Formats: sequence, C-alpha cells, structure tokens
Amino acid sequence: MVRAPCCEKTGLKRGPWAQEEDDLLIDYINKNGHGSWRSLPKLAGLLRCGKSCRLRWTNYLRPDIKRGPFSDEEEKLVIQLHAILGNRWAAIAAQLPGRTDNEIKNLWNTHLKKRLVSMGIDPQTHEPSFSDGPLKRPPTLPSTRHMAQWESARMEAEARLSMESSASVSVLLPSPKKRTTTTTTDYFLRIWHSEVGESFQKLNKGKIGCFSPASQPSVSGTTIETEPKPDYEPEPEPRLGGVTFYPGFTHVSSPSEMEDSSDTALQLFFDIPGLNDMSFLEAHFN
DNA sequence: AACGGGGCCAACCGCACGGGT
DNA sequence: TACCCGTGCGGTTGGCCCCGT
Repeated sequence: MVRAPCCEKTGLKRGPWAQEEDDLLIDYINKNGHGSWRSLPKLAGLLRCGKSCRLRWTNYLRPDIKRGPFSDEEEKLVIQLHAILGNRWAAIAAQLPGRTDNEIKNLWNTHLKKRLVSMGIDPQTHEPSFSDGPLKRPPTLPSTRHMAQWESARMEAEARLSMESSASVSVLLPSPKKRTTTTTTDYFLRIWHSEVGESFQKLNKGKIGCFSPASQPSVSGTTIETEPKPDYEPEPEPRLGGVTFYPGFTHVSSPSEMEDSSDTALQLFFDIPGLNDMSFLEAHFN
C-alpha cells in the first residue's frame, strides 16, 4: 500500500518562508493554538502543507526558541548526551531548553562530529578510534557500564518528564510500545531532584554523579546495575535527607570523562537501605 | 572581479508509531 | 483486529554565503 502524501502538493508553496507567511502562522497560533496541523494552513490562510507549518513553527517561530550560537557548555552537553543517547536528537534537545532537535542535529553534523574525529575520537562510539592501527579496543569497564546505564536512565527520565510537562504525548524511552505507569527511572529521577539528590549533586560539585545503592537492584524496565558495596566500612558523611553518604566509592564525573576517571574520582558511596524495594521507593518519593 | 568549493542551516522526505474508529 | 490519520523523528537535500584562488 502506498501512503498518501501528507497534503495535496499542487498549488502549495515550498522552500523558504516569507515574512508575511511567518506573520500569518504566528498570528494564527497565538490566537487559536495550532490544533490540527493538517487543517491549519487553510484556516490561517497559508498556501503551505501542514507539515511544513509544523516544522516552521517548532524549529523557528516558537517563542521559546533560543537563537544564536551554542555556548561551550551547550556543546559539551550535546557531546555528553550523544555519548549516552546516540542520534536521538529529540531526546538530546529536551535537555537543552530553547534548542531544537534540528538545530542540534545540524550542530553535530557540521561541527561536533568533525571536532571529535580531529581529536581521534570515534563520533559514534565516543571512544578513541583504533581503526588505523593494530590496537584492539579495550573492554568497557563494568563501573563505566554501570555509570552509563544509570546516567542513561536519568537522562531518559528527565527528557520524558520534560516532554510530559509540556503536554506532549511523546515518550522518549526506546522500544516499549506504551508507558502508562510510573517507571523505575521516575523514582531515580525523583531521588535526583529530591533533597537527597541535591545534596549528592552538591557533594559532586555540580557534576553528574554516580549513584549506587548498597545492594542490587536489578529492576525491570530499565536495568540499573549497581556496584558492590565496598568491603571496608568507611566513615559515613553526615546523614543527608535520611540517607547516609560514604566516602570511598569510585566515581566518574561524566560519560565523556570515563576514560580519565582517576582524575575525576569523587569518592562517594550512596547507601540507601532497601532501595531495591520498589514499595520503599513509592512510599518515600510519591 | 569572477569563479569554484565547502560550510552551514532551513526545509523537505519518508518511515514509524500511537490513537481513533 | 485492521485500517486510517495525524504527528514526531531522524536522515537528507538544496540553496545561500563565505572564502580562497
């Protein structure tokens, strides 16, 4: 079966938008909201396809769009997020307020990818490129894998909640057909944003943290692997938000710095008795 | 001054998915 | 359950602009 075109092409304008068209679109959406994109062009008096209108609005005309060049911090964040999420531009964009997926995609393809290549880093894997030599790629450290998985879960939950809060029905987590119930990542996200999480972030000097319950939990949905509790018994930091912090746990500050963890280790251990118990989480954070 | 090549980015295309019927 | 429609998403394209020759 051949899919019908999104709109009747004949007689519709294509290519760059004129100022008058922008004005018509902005004026209509400000007054009526976009409603059905398909019917919008006719109602707004535009000779455009609905899809074209949607793209123009979401990528350019939306009032919350941040124009101008990306800051160093934004570029760094895009690289870090790409290392975690891959080419999921919408999920990455959800972490950069005012930036669109299209903009980030363009930034990546025109600047960041080349920069990584010039630094000898594979832009797809974010690992040192070994393609031109006999060197073999080193195995990923378990702690690194753990870190990436946890961070991935957090980022995805952040992105999803961000989308939900802006009344979007899109779900960013991969694969599952439908998500109607609260997921494990939500709990971890709540922890992250709770007093406990904030204390943890503070102790991490604002960097992304490694979060490790004392035991397990391997939870369904998104797997969160955890490090074993250190076999020594360190002096705990003062209890923060009912949770005890232990020094002495190897920490990597961000995915891009995993290769250099020795420099950035922050030595924290996050001990939450019973964190593997979902009812505990529900009771504590709902 | 003219021309060509490359960079950049807005816009388009086609696929996938979810919701409605 | 199957089909259709609307929308979102990622990949690709086209055209403008800048810079070097």
